[in-house]
Amino acid sequence: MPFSYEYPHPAVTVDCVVFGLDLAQSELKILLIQRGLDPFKGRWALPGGFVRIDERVEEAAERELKEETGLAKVWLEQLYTFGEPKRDPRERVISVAHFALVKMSDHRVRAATDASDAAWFPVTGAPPLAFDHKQILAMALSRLRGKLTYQPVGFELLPPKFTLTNLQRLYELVLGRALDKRNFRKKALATGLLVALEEMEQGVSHRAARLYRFDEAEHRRLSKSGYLFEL
Amino acid sequence: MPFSYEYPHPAVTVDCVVFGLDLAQSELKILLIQRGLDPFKGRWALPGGFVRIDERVEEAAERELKEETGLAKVWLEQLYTFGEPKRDPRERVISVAHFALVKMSDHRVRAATDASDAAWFPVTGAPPLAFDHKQILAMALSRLRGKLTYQPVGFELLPPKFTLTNLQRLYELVLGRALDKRNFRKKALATGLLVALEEMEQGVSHRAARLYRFDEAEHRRLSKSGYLFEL
DNA sequence: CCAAAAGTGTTGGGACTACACCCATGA
DNA sequence: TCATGGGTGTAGTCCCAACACTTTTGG
Repeated sequence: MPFSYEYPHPAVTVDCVVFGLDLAQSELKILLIQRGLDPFKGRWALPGGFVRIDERVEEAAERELKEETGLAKVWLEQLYTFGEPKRDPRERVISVAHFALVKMSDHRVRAATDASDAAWFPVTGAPPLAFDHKQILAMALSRLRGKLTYQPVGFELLPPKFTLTNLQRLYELVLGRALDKRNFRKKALATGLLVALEEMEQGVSHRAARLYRFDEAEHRRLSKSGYLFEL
Repeated sequence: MPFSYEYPHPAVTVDCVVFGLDLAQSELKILLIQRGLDPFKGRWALPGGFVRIDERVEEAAERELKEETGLAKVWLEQLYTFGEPKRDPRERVISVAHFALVKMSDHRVRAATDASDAAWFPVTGAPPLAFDHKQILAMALSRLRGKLTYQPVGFELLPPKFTLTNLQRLYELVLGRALDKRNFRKKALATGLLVALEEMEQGVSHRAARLYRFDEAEHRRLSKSGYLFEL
């Protein structure tokens, strides 16, 4: 392995596919920002930017998310690294894509008020994207689908208190097919990761549903003793 | 997103975790190279090197594998990107790790004769590794484990013609536990991806086993109509 | 009392696990 | 003839899918 100063270095960026769940509209959404500069000026794109020279990659993703969308402390994971030589017309840019899951209930105000250059779009029905971001989105979506069934990540998208129907709707939206209500409830409760609260859903014009929360502590406990989540 | 020339760029490398199956010794192995230069001179490390400025990342991985170990046309997939700021003492280096599966039967000579600076080691019982390669290896192994059961990648490690016992041994080695012979055979044959050959195993001092091959074409056909492999 | 969603059990079939003996071959 | 691994079937259990009606609430 030769010493590297001999070679020109590519730029390294991070991009984030940020998923949010809109229960009111029964839609899975992604957060996009509108580019103010060329290339692709005016186009919508995934939030992201350059990795600083002394910054961890994950850190860069978190920082860019904060700077461009106001989001902080969201669930974030590395997705894949995209490095086609011509993906950015300016210079060689290698981008480490991440995907993030946010509770839209917590962050609704931010993204809605600052709508001039950051906005939520339905996953199906997003505008044309800059660079190879369409491809990145596609991979993020397929990863989310895969992940949902064998890891309890869906809760990152739900509000802290949710109904079983909310949970089911989430799974249906992401997986893209209808699920049987009774079977779904049985399986969900059988995970032992849901805690029934005293509280009931408010302000609906029909029978109110029980609220549940995700049992974070129990999940950590079970993870250590190597069990398998599945839904 | 500011224009990038403002910022210093990190170096970008690829590293490859190359797995091989040694049926003779019933061991899963990885291919390591011995470093000729500092840092970590004399230490064993994953094959890898710098991504050239106009080269695709996958290409770089393939090229380095070829240059350092003589391997070509192996199954290769991106694993994860490692970018801790201090992982290389010289400068900031971000490494896109890959993992590769090779049929040791095809490549046995290469790695064995050129043993001065490339050699196979048992996965458990490898020497201390340079950089953060231990961590990369750990992730590759866990990915391989996960992948094996729901994608037919194991065949990339087996010779073109293999016995069911070979296949079972592979699964046992990777998963780290014994499997029931009758159940394993039933499931393996039920996938419909194995073709029984006329040929029998040769040169064993007991009843000769039937040889099978993996049905590549059938697998492609089934993949398109969205089925799920599982073993 | 009507509309809307919440909530709840059973049954049949398919898949998985556990398990032990005979067979073919070469030395 | 012996040692070594190859090869085979069944029974019990568990899990999953399919399926429809009653309850609660607000309007």
